[in-house]
Amino acid sequence: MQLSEQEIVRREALKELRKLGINPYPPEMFEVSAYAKEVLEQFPGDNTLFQEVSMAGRIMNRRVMGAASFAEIMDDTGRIQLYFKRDDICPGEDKTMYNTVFKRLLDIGDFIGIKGFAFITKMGEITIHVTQYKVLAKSLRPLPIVKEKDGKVYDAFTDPDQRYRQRYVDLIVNDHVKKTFVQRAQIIQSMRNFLSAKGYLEVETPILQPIPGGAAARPFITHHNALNMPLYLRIANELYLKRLIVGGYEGVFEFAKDFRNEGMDRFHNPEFTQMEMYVAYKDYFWMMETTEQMIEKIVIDLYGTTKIKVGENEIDFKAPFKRQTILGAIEEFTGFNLTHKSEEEIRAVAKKLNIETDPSMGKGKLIDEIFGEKCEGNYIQPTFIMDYPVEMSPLCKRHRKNEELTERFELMVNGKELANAYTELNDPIDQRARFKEQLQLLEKGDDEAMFIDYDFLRAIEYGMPPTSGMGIGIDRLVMLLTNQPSIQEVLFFPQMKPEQKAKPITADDFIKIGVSKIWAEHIMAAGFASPDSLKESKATAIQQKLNGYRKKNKLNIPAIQIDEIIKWLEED
RNA sequence: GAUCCGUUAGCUCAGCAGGUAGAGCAUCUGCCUUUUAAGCAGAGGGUCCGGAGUUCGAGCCUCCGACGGAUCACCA
Repeated sequence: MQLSEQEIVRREALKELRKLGINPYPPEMFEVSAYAKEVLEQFPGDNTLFQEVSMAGRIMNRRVMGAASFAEIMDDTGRIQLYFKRDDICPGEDKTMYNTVFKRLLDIGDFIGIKGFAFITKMGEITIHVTQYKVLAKSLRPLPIVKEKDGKVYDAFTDPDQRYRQRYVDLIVNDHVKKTFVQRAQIIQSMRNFLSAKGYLEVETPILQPIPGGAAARPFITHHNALNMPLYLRIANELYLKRLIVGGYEGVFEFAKDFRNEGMDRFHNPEFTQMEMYVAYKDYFWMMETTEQMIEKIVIDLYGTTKIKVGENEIDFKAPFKRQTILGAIEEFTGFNLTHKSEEEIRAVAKKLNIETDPSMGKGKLIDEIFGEKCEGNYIQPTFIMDYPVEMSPLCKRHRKNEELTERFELMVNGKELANAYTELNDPIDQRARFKEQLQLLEKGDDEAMFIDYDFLRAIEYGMPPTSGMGIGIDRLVMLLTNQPSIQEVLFFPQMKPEQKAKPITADDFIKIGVSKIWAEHIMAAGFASPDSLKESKATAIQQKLNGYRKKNKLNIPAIQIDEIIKWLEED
């Protein structure tokens, strides 16, 4: 392993600590009696507090001034300044613990435990005067040094790639990142409390599913060896939760990790979290009220107000939210009324609006496209869009007043879909027919259409009470409520391309696939950057390129024959 | 997948008509007992993303590739 100078210095310090009889990674626990935040909050009010404290944390800053030093340690609650004075740390003749260990062998990034008392410096900063300290863990890599003065941050650690790949470093040096994830936990906690208080049961359902149902999305597929069958990572848990409603629970919910094998961008990660809930004897009007109350409560729990700033916009989550039908929305923003229109008529409208269509799109998908293109972005304040066409909602009950529509709503906030809910379809005959329609879409080429889950049909044939269900994207909710521009900022470990050290490709790599030595030396210069790029080319094209290169550079080697190239391409 | 932009010291970044690399912080050495982006004096540290080409000479120009970002496309 290639070590930088600073890493070598730290490893040397580690050895020296051991030589001095100090274990840089001691096994025993270190008793902590106070945290940075408590001291900073309480000491100014009562100077008798914290006169014998024991604290632990990571050294984040050091200012050595000869026989005295200031340092900052960071614990889970924040940072606090420490004051080290040589003759207090080392009352006797032996000054090693200060001169050698503290000043030379400890570094920014190391964990220490300290004992001491709180006081306030001449500069007015609350500080712990250290009387004893102990090395708890030595750090072997230098941290990025982020400094701050008057609210201005210097040398901030901001490169997204590094931050996501090494989130631990991001969390160490970027306080606001740590805070975002605390808020994420608070949001989930608040939601859980809301649902539990209503008496609904928090449940867990399979992530590995034989049939990936409950949503329209491409699944990840895997294989179970013992059963010798494919299994899918769930794209939704809806069909399982409804089985539980059939089973007799009145209300169930699950914070579920779902997996969708689709594109990645700042709104999509292959795995993401949704909360889905189902409650018996309710309809989607009730669910709208419940949803707006739940979100209003979460926002108040988090901020103490319903109004928050998201990007440029101020959003008010005060219930009730506005309501609008999807066809009404389309009419409002495009002027076209699609009520009772046929697939062909809608396709024609889409064309007029310059929306790309393809033959695999059914009526529902077309309407969805038009809405997504022309309307969705306009809904900044929380708005329920309701009454979707039946074709795009195969699990949703038909509208009580219009057979072509369903009792469905989506909640739009800040121009994005946040939640999705139905009066659930509990008519088993209709459900079977709707699955069949999906099958036809599948055959038409829509690779997101749903599979038929016969066991689910069997379940609701036993009878499912009228039920309303709702799913809400937790990651998107957290993005919204913490004002983060990308999903990667609210996931600790967003999916990334594997980190690979770009191993330089050399002539040897070509020799390995059978290229003769004389040609291996020239093949990269001739335009083939890697064995892979060679293998993707046609033998004749390779021959032309190589011989062209030979001629141009007047190489004193025989012209390459096509047979030899064919042999390279066959090698594995 | 497309287009544009980027990749230089541990971190943040500079660099020029193409002439063998700089700053601040961090690190190391010395000084300094209440400092705070501590200070002062000195030192070390780089396959300038990889490869090829043009050139007497490339961090800089050209081509190929890797990785990343932004925008768009795809996407409940």
